[in-house]
Formats: sequence, structure tokens, C-alpha cells
Amino acid sequence: MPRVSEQYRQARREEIARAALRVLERKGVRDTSIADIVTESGLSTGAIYSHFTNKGELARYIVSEFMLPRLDAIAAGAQVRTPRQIIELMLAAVAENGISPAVILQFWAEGSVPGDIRDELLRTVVKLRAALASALLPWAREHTADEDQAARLAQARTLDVAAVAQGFIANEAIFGPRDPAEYLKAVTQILQ
Amino acid sequence: MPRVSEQYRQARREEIARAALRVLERKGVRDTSIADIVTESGLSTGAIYSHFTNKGELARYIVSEFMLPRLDAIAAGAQVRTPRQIIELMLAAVAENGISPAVILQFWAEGSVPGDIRDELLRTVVKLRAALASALLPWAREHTADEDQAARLAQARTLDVAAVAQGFIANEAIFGPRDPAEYLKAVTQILQ
DNA sequence: ACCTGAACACCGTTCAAGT
DNA sequence: ACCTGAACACCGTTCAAGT
Repeated sequence: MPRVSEQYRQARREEIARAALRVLERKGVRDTSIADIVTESGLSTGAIYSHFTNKGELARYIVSEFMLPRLDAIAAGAQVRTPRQIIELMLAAVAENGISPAVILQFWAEGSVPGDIRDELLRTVVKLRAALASALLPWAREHTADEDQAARLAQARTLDVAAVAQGFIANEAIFGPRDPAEYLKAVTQILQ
Repeated sequence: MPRVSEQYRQARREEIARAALRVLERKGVRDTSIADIVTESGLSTGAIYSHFTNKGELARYIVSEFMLPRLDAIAAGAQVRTPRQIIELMLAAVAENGISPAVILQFWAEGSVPGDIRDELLRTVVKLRAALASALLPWAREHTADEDQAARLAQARTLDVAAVAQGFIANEAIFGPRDPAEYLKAVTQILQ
């Protein structure tokens, strides 16, 4: 039985994860050691291992808690928003969540090889797509005959919204910061 | 002085790199050890270290030799091609070069943190942008007043061509294979 | 010069002992 | 129960010795 409250445990886990994120921003996923996180957090090796079973579980926690941008602005309301407007809101959410494109890209890379991190990333991605699909639904209803078709259209378009956001993040990670509005304008023109 | 020919050394380096790539496709960058490459190549640890100073140099060699898609089809000729057509050719080149989107994404991740791999990736990217810029030039000339403006427009658009290709690759790495034509059509529609 | 493979250093993980 | 930190296992790298 836990001697400390669940709230204490949660706070401790988040404290460790935030220390880890600070190191990740400085050194990258590959070069961040448990020793670095020990130093940054001020705790001991054993303390970290008493809150996360291993480095992978800490990574999964970071994915589940910090890699999904705040989607409140997207999810809220039943107003009709075009896919383009949803993309704009999503890029704004990415910019606001405080994690650099470089670290996001590194977690995608971890998630592109089979394993626990990939499983966690896919779970996170399912949540993201669900949020996007419900945001796209009012628009989809205006372009389809019945509710079933609308749901399918909205779900299909979430992949494309994600692709445009992924292009922006990968582009920023390699080539440096870029204005989201300028990016969208340039990519729209180029695809004509 | 080398006892064997430069040609032999080159062949040996490529042999090692191709063995490494086979392991990378199976296990990913993070989980590929020198021991794996030793087994896959049939050589010894020392043999690999006599051709590459360390794991990082092997990674840099792979980036410089295998990460740039064959751009012959793009570079050849002086015909006018729209950015859209260049993107189509580039996605075809990516599909043909035999390296999975997952492994490409993992090398981008390595290259998004400061270090030797990033330097090598940026050098490769400079070559890619030069090839794209020259391919875009005929089109750019038709949209500008003088040669100087045309060169600047072509160079600027290379970033956008890259972003669309990056979106495709990152999308495939996370969500699975996708038809390039369908992707371009969907993304074009969604951005209207 | 190219290659072998044992030895070394470092990092993730475990675990006996402390509070 | 939570935490400490030394001990262990594994992987990248080195290097003395072989051809």
C-alpha cells in the first residue's frame, strides 16, 4: 500500500518528466542519460526507478502527457470550421505547447520502430484524430448526404490535417523556425 | 600508405554500410548495435573500426551516400516543370531509393540535434536544394522579371517542396504506407 | 595495411540496506 | 513505501598481436 498520497506520486512523476524534458531540449533523446535526469532532477537513480520501471516507461509517460497539443480551442463548440481553419488552430496549438519541433521529431522517430513507445504514440494519435474528427464533423456534414458519410469523411481528413502539421514540424526541425501562416500560404500555392 | 586499392576500400565501406542499413530497417537506429552490424556483415569489430572511425562516422556515411534520393529525373533537361510536378518526381524518387520512411525519419531525428550527423544532413540537404532550385528555375523565370529574382524564387520554393515531401514521409512513418498521388490530391484539396 | 578479439569505459538497471 | 548508491550487465571503443 502506498504510504504517500496518489497526488504526491503524480506530482513526483511529473517533476521527473519535466526535468527529463529540460535535458531532452538541451541534449536530444539519444544523448540524454538517466545520470543526466538524476542531476537535473536532484533525485537519485533509485528514486527515478521507484516512479518509472525503466527509461522506456518514462519516455511513454512523456509521450502521453506532453506530446498531445492542447486541443481545447479545436474541440470546443459546434461551429463549422474548414479543414484549413482546423490546420491553422493545430499549428497554433503546436507552437503553444512548449515542446520544440526537434524533440517532437525525435519522439516520432522512436515511435516509427515497433515497441512500447510506438504503441503509446499510436494511442496518443488515436486521441488526436478523434478530437480532429469531431472538429471536422460540422464541415463534413455540409459536404455529404448522411451522418455516416460525414463521419467517414471527417475521419479520413484527419490524416491529411496531420500530414500538413507533420510537414511543418519536420521542416522546422531540420531547417529552423518558420511562420505557420507563411508556411500554409506557400504550400497552398505550390500545390496548385 | 594503403596496401589495398582505394576501390577496395570504397567497396568495403559500402558493404559495411549496406549491412548496417539492413539491420537499421529491421531494428531501427536506437536498437542497432555495432555487434549487430558485425554479425550482419560477417566481419569483426576491428574490421569495421578500420573503415569507420566510430559509429557516428558510419551514420554520416549512410546519410551522405543513401539519404539523398536519385534526382537524375528531376535535374535532367531544361523543360519547364511546375513546383507541383517537381514534388511528384521527388515523391517518386523517395519511393524508389529503397530506404523506408521510418529509417529516413530516424535520421532526420538524429540530424535535428546539434552534432556531426546534423552537419552531414545539412550538407546533403544543401545538395538537394541546389538540385531542386535548378529544376525549378525554368518555371521561376516565367514568373519573374529578371534572372536574379528567378533564382531567389526558385531557391525559396525548394523549402516548400521539401516540406510537402517531409509531410508525406513523416505521415507514412507513423500511419503506414500511402499512395503519393492520393496524398497530394488530398492535401491540395484540404488547403483550399 | 588490414584484421582479430579480448579488455576497458560508460550507461541502464538491479538490489541490499537505510529512513 | 520511498529512497540511496554501489554492483552488475551490456555496448561502443581501443589496442596488442596476427597476417
